[in-house]
Amino acid sequence: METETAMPWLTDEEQCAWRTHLEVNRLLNYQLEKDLQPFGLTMNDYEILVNLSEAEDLRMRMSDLAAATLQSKSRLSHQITRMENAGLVRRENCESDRRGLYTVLTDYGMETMRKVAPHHVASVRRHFVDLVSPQELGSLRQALSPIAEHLRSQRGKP
Amino acid sequence: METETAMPWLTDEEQCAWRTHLEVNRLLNYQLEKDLQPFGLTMNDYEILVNLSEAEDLRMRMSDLAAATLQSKSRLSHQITRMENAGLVRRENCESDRRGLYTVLTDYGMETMRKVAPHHVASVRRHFVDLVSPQELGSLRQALSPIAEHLRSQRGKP
DNA sequence: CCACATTCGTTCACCTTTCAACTTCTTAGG
DNA sequence: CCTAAGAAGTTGAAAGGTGAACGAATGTGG
Repeated sequence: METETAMPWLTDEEQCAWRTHLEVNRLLNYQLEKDLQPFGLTMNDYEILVNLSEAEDLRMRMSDLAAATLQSKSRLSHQITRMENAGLVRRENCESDRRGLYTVLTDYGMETMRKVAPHHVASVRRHFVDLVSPQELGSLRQALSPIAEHLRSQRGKP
Repeated sequence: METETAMPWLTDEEQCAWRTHLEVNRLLNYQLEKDLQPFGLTMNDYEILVNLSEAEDLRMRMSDLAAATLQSKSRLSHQITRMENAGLVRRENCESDRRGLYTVLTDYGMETMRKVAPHHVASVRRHFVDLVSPQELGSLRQALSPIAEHLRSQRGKP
């Protein structure tokens, strides 16, 4: 059925790599999400907690957080509202720019983070990191890095 | 801030590989989705078209399609309704099992597929395949395969 | 200074996904 | 047979995501 007419098509090798990549992504998201569920968090929640916990003063501007987590401002706004209702974060006004807001990690958010992180990391190990050798993990990173870089530079173009 | 207490944590190498993987996924989905947009298709649409176009008689049972695309039956049902309204597929009764339905690729769906596929493939090349050497692509597949296998086997457990 | 464009974050309307309930049909056990 | 268990798909309500429009604040060039 497949013909080797020209550039546009993928070789079997390429197609296999590509489909595997797609599949791993989807299944991995599914699994990590599931492992986080008992703690009442989504990956999205978790990622925001990570970002805040690593940020200076445990706070970040909305825009920066949106950029860091690659979401639209709108989506982040909803997300933060939910997390605020859950008590994980709180909004705080920014004095230097009165349009701006900080999202601040609450004590409860921090505590949650500390409690959940080990489980999440274990999950990442179980379903990803520990399934490949350190060399393979190195190759993986090496292969993906230029792609990441390319995609970052593509962000928000035509 | 990081301490090297025990197993649970990730080394810098591991963390870097992991975060890169996450980032590539997200940006790649974003980019491919965007490249498909001018044709009025989502990745989800496209994947269903691919599955159907590769299937015997250009048709698949709902359940099989749901399994193949890793979505819930409910989600697929809504999805197919939308695609049916767009004229890309049609539902057809299954004679051997009167509970069952086939999703069938329409002529218009096939035509759309033929028109769009080259662009999508080009997009995959531009943002993924062509950014790494064949060797690296090989390593990538090799690293991801065991993970895919593991995740497949984990599907729908506790 | 003062318009004007821009940035920040929210909101609204609309679309997609999820989850549980439900109908219909099939299959297996007694 | 007949009933109970289960599978195939759909449905509807609630939750989550998207994109455009908006108000408020800031920055900028004349």
